[in-house]
Amino acid sequence: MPEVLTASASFSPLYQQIKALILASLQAAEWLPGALIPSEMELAARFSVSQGTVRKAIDELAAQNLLVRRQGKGTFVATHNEEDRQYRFLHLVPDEGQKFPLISQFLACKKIKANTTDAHLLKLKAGDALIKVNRVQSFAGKPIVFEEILLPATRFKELDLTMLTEWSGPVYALYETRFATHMVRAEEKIKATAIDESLSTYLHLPVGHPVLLVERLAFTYGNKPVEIRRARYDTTQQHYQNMLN
Amino acid sequence: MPEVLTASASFSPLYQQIKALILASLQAAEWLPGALIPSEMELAARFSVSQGTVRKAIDELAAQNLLVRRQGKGTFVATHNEEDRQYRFLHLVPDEGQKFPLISQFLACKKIKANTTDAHLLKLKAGDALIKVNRVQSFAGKPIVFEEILLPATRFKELDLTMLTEWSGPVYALYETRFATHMVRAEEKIKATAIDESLSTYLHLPVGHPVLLVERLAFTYGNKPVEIRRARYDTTQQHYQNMLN
DNA sequence: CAGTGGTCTAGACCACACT
DNA sequence: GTGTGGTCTAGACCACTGC
Repeated sequence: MPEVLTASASFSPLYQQIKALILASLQAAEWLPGALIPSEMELAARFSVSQGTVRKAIDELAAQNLLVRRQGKGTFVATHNEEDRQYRFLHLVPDEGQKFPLISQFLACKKIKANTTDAHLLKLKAGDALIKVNRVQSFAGKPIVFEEILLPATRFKELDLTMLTEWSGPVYALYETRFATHMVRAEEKIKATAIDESLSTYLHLPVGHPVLLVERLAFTYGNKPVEIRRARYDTTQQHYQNMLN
Repeated sequence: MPEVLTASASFSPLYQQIKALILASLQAAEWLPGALIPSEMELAARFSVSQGTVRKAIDELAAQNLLVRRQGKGTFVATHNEEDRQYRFLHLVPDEGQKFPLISQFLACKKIKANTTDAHLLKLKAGDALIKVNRVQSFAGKPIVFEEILLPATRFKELDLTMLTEWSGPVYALYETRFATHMVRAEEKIKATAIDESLSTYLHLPVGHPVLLVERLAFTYGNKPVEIRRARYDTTQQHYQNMLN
């Protein structure tokens, strides 16, 4: 019987408690994204449970994409700094042909004050400082996506246009390496809207043309919301893809 | 060592083989949707493996929503004939307030011939007979969704407007009870489009108004595509919701 | 080779549902 | 109480990785 645990915890399966402990270590940045965590045997010893119990805890964390298991190597903290994980949150695919890489162009990065809606989404107070980033993503010269990104200024203080421009790779990888913030999950709300005048210029589409409005709220560890992203997708030759299970 | 299995199967983990066997029983309709399957102990005996191995197989099938475990009761075949599973594939939610029930009105149900696109999606030949169903779904008198549903006529032969009208409940539940066809998963492609004249009447929106076009391809057991659904969602006061993990 | 995760087993006990 | 799935353990062996 593992004393350390039974002492403090109210009843729940042992592996759930282990899961919570590992989660706490992730949240406390004890192991950074991409890093190797201790082996199942070591964790079992540390928590005074059997390997099978640790295994079940890790299984669930791996199923939630928080950990990645690699046979023969070990278990690693999930990261957005890897090939296969790059487009985990981007569901836009071309109607015909392969999934292509989009070229990013950052347009602006300013400090603004949060309105009530955005403050509420990010669990801040209205008027709190935010950083607003605008970018366009294109393929073969044709702009496809226009995005507005909103971030709490406290966490992303040093972010500026230079840093964004010099970064090659996904924005979520930048958040990880420069702001110790790993995105765990996101919620998206999708609508069809008509494009307005200012967006018309960016996306090279006539005013009133239908575009997909994708509002995303992204969360780090502990269900903490840290990014709002409002994007317009030109779905003339591509579409938003979703798998239902 | 389980002889029955090692004899025929090429190498793969035992629990994967068990999984395949259970899947085969599902596909062969040995156990119908909603039915209780044999207990883990019985299956373990039947396949000459340990309970733990059957358990792991069932775990994965439950994770894919093919089976449902109920502690103290047993394991059941997943079905669309149940409260919590009703809206498994409908991601439309109101911007404000609770998820509300939509009222279905079926407009038509005719036999047509498949064009090349639809034939290809359903893995049929161009010209093969399809059944085309049209319906509108409304809330508080306001039409929200217009759908066109395409089904292979062979599998859904007896389907007609009367059957649809008299059925209360999800269409996928009708497929199960009347056509022994359980929908396992689906793929959706989403675009923003302008509404045309005919749809304008159904959705009570001006011509050219942006709507969400949702094209769904739904599959039964064995990855067999059996339904195409092309829907238009009025996203003025509701949105398509998606969770990214 | 040693160390990692992956599979499989057997047995004990717990939590829950029905009767 | 009996039977179901759910948890936990301990130990054996396999498959993969890298030294």
